[in-house]
Amino acid sequence: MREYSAKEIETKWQAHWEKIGIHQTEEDISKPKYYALEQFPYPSGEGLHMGHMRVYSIGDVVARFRKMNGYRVLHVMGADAFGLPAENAAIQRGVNPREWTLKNMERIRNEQKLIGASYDWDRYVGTCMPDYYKFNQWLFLLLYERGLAYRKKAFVNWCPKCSTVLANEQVEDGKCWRCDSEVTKKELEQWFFRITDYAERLLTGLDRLPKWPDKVKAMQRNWIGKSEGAHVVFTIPELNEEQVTVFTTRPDTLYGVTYMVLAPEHPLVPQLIRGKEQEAEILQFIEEMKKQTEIERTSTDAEKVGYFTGAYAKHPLTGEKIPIWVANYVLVDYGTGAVMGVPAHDERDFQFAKKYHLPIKVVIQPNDGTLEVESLTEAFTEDGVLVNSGPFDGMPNREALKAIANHLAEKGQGGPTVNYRLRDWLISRQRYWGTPIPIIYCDSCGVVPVPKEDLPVLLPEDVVFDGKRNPLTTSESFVNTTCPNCGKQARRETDTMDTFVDSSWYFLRYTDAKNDEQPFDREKVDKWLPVDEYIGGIEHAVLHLLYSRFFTKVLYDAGMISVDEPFNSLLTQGMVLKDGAKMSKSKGNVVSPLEIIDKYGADTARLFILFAAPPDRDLDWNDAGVEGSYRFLNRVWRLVVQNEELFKQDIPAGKEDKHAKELRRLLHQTIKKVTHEIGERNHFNTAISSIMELVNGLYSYPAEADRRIFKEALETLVILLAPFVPHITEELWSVMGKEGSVHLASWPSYDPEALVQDEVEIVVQINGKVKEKLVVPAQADRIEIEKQALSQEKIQQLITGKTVRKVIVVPGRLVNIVVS
RNA sequence: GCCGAAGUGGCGGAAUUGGCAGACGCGCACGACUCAAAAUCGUGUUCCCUUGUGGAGUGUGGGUUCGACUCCCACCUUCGGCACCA
Repeated sequence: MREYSAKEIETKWQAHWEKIGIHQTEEDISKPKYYALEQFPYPSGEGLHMGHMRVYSIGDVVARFRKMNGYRVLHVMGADAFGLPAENAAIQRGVNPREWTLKNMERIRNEQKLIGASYDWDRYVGTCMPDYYKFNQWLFLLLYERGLAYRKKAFVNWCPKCSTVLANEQVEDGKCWRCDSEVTKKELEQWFFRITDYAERLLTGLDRLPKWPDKVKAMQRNWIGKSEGAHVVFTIPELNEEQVTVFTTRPDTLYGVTYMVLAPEHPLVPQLIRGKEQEAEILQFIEEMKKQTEIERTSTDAEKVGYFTGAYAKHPLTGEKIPIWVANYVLVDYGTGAVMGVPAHDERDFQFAKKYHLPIKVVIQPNDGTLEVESLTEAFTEDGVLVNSGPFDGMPNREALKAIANHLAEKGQGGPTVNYRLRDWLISRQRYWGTPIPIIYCDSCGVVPVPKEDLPVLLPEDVVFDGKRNPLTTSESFVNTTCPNCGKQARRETDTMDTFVDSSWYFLRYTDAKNDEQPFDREKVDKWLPVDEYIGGIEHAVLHLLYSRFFTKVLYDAGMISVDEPFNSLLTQGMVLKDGAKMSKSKGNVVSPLEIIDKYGADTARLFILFAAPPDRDLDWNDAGVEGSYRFLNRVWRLVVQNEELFKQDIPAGKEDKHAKELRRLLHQTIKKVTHEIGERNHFNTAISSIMELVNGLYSYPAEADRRIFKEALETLVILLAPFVPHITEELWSVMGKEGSVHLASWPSYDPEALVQDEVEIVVQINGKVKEKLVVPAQADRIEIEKQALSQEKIQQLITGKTVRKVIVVPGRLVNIVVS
């Protein structure tokens, strides 16, 4: 008998599939569409790792399953090819970033092919290619035209190690997301995308995504950070009635304000302290604050430090003199960078007021008691009724929230407002290996966008990588240009775009990957969007997934696409662990997919990964488990090969005996289960386990029983397994003498009739404990079942001398006899 | 502190609508085959005990119900995210 030789089979079929173009995208629009997408990889120098193997295995099952179910499927791959490592390799080893990247792309593509996934490689997209980044620039200009790309001077996150700025989303815990260095603040003039314009839509859009994990939606909601409240305008008499606006979520406590605090970076601070005795002290404090890292500055247990500026504001409603302070706990980039201090009703303000002996004024009384300022040990932040609040006295505070905000609006002193934590997306990067921002600076005309017909602005080759400056600034041929407006000498913008721009629309490009005129054709993109299943890591919950949603909404507004949410369903796959820890070089617990493929074949690797855990859970790599998967495939192999003779003949319909009937039932049960688990639940592990049960059933099927159903079951088995293990099933398909590819076979449907049983086992419980089992005809009614259950000898013994209070009968399942 | 997810055998995990807890796989034990081993095939495998018509059991404690891994209340633990956010 022929042995199962994974390597031989896999090589053979991969070559064959490529030759016949089996994975080319089907454009037949009479079929329903299905867009299965896995996050494309960054082509690092490391090649493929187990995490990649896992996403691609999942995505391939989804794509193949849909194709066999009659969908036209878009399943594609690309490379997220711009990024820092290429440039660092240039600095450290003097290699050309483009060549380095292209080599890695080639390598990872070859490794991806070994997995046997059904990608249409004709639509491959590499973001570092001019024909792709040209449209990054095109889209930048689109955003610019729409007022969504702008330049401003701001305190931005600076990573000293990467020597570039970072977006807020790319700072995790005060550290650079890529290199873990502590991020500092720098005041620079940079390009931003106005994602805050879309804050509300990005938030409400989440409600229309029922097939996204709650976790991811919660993280995005959290990040957007909507909070409803009011602006309150205070005036400063000594500064010629200059206004300071504060943001508060508690306008109901406005009468309890006893001081005001500005962030150290607040633009009014220098004017407020000018000439005051504390000026020098406060200036020094501000300098200290600027030097602090994000972590030091924002950690919860940092001591609250503040200074009185010597200046006063005027309360908008009472006209009281409110002392103005400067303190570290107020952040310049949240709200208005200024807060009102209500120590009686805010925990932070309370602590600050205690420390600096500021007055405390109670303006809300609890419904069930009275607060005395003298005995207050903490702020009262619950609901209650207003006191000491002029015309609002006696009003429940919930009502007062609105009433006072509206009152402010009427007086022109502020009013209701909504604040978001989300900041605009800083996209400038002071690095070479990215998309050049298509902007020219002209002394006469100012900021001039590069005309679309002049795109792409190509990355120059004559640059110096010394790790000291942005390499683009060293290219004379790049920097020096002429103004598209007036033709005079001008300079190019030397910053490149954040690589997250590249990945914010690549899924649209796949639908029309070779379009030279525009990013994509509307008709083509509408044929495929939205992505039906998007599979990737949770690490992009806020970054890539938020940016992509933003881009999609902008393009929708621009009339370029018909959907405003890109990903209908999101599957976040868990990590691949080894011995309970993330695989890493430093821990020495890395298992390479290539080693496993080499030893057992891609089919075994895929099967193990899909079987060991549901896709959204972490997966602990287990060598013995891999052996088990390999063993299973061998079992399947032998089952078919040993019965090869069956397929060389027509088997006459025999009489269907008990075994045959049982096998038919098992087969159809398996079809039903596998179809449901893949199609409705993405639970590949349970789909596989039910296929294993079918195989066990086939092994115990008696040799003398009906061969016809046995043969049918073998054929169906191979089809059911095809999405998981494409190579071995294709080989077995040909062993069975089938024409064409198993991957073009139709997915089987189950016959409900076959599932019907003549007899069913019923559990008999007494007070909920199983005491006996009995077999009854499937169509037996309640009365019949109850009668039978009660007549069982064992049951009779157990209920003798007791009172039967009640008998519950669930046909097809159980009888519960309640006795006392 | 706020938000989210998860706690089930020695291990990975299953139980779709409230109805036999532990499917399937790993590991382990025993048996068959073999001179022997590997491979393969078969049997068993939640725990406890006084070993049987026995008891307990899905993080803990309560509750609803004839019946709870599943629903409700209160907690504990672990993981993830956010956090001096006004």
